[in-house]
Amino acid sequence: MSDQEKQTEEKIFESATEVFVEKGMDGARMQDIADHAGINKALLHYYYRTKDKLFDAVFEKIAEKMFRKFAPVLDANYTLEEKIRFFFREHISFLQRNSRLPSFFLNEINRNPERIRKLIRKADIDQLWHTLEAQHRDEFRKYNITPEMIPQIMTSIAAMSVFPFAARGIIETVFEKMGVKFDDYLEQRKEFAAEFVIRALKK
Amino acid sequence: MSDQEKQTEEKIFESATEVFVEKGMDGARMQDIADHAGINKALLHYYYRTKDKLFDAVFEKIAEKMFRKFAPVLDANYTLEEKIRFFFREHISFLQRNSRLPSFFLNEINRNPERIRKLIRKADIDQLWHTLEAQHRDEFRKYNITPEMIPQIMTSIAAMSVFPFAARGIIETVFEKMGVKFDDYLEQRKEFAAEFVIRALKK
DNA sequence: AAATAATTTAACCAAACAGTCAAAGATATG
DNA sequence: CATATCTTTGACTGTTTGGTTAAATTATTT
Repeated sequence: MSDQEKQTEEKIFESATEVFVEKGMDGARMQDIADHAGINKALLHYYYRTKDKLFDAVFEKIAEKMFRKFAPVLDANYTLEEKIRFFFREHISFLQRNSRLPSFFLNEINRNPERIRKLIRKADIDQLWHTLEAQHRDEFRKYNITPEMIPQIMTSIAAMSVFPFAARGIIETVFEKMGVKFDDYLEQRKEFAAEFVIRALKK
Repeated sequence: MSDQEKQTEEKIFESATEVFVEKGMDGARMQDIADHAGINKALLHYYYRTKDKLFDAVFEKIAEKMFRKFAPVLDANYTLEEKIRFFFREHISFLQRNSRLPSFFLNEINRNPERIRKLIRKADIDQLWHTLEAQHRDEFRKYNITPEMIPQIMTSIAAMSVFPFAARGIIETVFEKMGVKFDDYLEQRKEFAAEFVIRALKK
């Protein structure tokens, strides 16, 4: 693959990512992506034969990037509380830099659930879970965390981090009326979310 | 307005709601809505001149329905803890019956933030907030809740309730692999979320 | 430098789309 | 029952869309 080709392909991929994330699969236009990349539509179809294939490539890359942020949580050298603090700090920081991703991602998955099946099969999510459980068995007992509570806790942690971005449109507008700056709120949230969850877990 | 006309208009409105919520503004087709209502496209345009006008009508109605669920929280006869329990029980129950609403709603707002501005102006959200603060001033002091924490707490409560629905596609798929039933999880969540938040608020 | 292969383009196509229109059917009004 | 008004339809239009094609340009190989 020549440098020129790689450059063009990369330019296309970046442009496609931008347009898809902003407009969604249905709202995105191939012409828009081509314009954005400074090429014409035929060349776009030359590199990625169809809109679907291009979208799939973009979507998979984004998913991979998002899930990668979860990996360090599996490091056995941290306590549960340290992991929670680490997760919120890192995950919210990542989303600050990619603030439209959650809304885009969640929506496209709900619109076509088949998409996530492939990704989850590849990421071995349940495996990941068993690792975590083994690492913190003692702590779970200390906190009185039973297996039935796991799904509740997992989704609560994800919710605390992702929701402000998924609902950014509403939240930002309400904050405006209350005189609160969304950016300040996010900075504050890294710590707040962690302590909130840790307190909730304690008896 | 004759009965026949009302019936047709209602049928159109219901069909439009279904199709818009399922496919989103961009993904929805006027032909689809017409088919769904058992009429032809010309009649659809006779009642609602454009797709945009039809969408606006549907969207406003949905928003009104969602925000109405927050109203009982303003009843002064409940303590803060009672309100939290009440909110999760009622709000999650509502979303169980309208499980696609959050994803649709959040996405369309992020896609076009101007939409929410109108609604929030009408709903007087900040007013609503001051009422709440006045009702629970003593309890806030007891919990050591400072004004800066309010936005964090508000969004956390919303997140706990709305996120499982907004991220339903992923959550349900992960649960499948873990052998957890989403419906059971939701039933459990009404109580879990309330106690989780209440514990988190306590020092 | 000639031949071959890869890249890029302008012009084009068929399908899908939101929206229109004239006229037919139904319903109410005098 | 005749006239006016409201409702519904089938057929149509102009535009936008994803995708194609054949030919031109550029890069690579021999």
